[in-house]
Amino acid sequence: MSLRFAILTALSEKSSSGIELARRFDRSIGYFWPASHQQIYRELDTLLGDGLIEQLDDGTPPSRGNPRTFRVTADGTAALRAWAGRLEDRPKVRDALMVRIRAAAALSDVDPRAALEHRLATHERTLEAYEAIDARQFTGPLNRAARLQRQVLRAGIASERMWVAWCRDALAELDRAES
Amino acid sequence: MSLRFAILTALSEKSSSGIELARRFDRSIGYFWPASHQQIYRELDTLLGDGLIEQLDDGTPPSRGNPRTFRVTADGTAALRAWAGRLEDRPKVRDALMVRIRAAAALSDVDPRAALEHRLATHERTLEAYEAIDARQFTGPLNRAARLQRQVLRAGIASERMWVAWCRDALAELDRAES
DNA sequence: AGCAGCATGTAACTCGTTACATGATTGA
DNA sequence: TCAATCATGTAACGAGTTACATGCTGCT
Repeated sequence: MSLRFAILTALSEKSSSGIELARRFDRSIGYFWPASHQQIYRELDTLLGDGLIEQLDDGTPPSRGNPRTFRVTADGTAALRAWAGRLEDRPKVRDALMVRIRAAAALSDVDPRAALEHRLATHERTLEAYEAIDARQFTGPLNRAARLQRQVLRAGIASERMWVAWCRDALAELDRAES
Repeated sequence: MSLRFAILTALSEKSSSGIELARRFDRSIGYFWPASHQQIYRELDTLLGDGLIEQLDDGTPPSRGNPRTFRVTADGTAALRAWAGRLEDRPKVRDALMVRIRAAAALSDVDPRAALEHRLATHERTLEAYEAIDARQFTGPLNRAARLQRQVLRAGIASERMWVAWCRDALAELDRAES
């Protein structure tokens, strides 16, 4: 249900074609709402059907250098505005690593170290990437929109930092326990 | 794919009936792998079919005071052990609040404050609950299993703390921007 | 001429959610 | 005895994933 609004948000920032959207999802919105191009095309169709977006139509069929471009309609903006103000439950956490550690607790011959190290490495990489974006995109005085976008990025950074710290802590705890 | 192993883990800790499992998921494993009773019953059937669990059968049909009880088989333990050691990708984040904030960045008349305050309140509540569990369940010297379980709980605590801090930070930033 | 990759999809599947059903049993 | 709730499900739906298909176009 949020994918449509993620797309409306992305299109509000800039009218785009399907692939452009898919690529922008990979780079920015997708950090907290990932979506494949298949999903995006499907949702674009239903958004068109609902009149929340429209096609900048030049009559010619879409092709390589001439992709379909979509723009948010007034209805679309209204729908996004209404949705953005609503309250929702927090997203549910589903983390298989925690299940694995519980499994290791139940099965004395399972060692979760490799899983932890693997996870630690991914968080370190992601943290670095986020910090690079932060340093590159948010320098100097920021307007309201940039400050809000930055706040979202800061959630990602805080989350990655916390996971890096937790993974290290858990590994240290395992080492301590062994000796 | 992880639900089956979450169930195997729970049953490894203690053989149980369907509802008992559902309740234990609500209290502990469900914090990082939630599951409804419908899901659990469905998965129990397929686990039975795969021979990874078995029914402690007393012949009588299941009823109020006499529920079906399930136990992990040797195959089930082996499957869990094999799965627990595998490496996996990190779980994908999908957080509509971040989409809402991006929407607020794109639409100048959307105020994300209420959504942030609501979210902050839920994280404060959850943090309190986790800390209470930590204080109650993990006192004194701990064996390996308890230490691992505690580490999982500490991930939850660290995560809630980080969200509480981030929500407060974001709200403060909004206040600062206004004046 | 041929291949990489652009742009757009379709189809099938998995997993989770929502809503409802049913018989048994305990407690007021 | 009547409501609550225990214990176990079924059915339909929704969202996301995986795998594959197709036509076009610029590059070599």
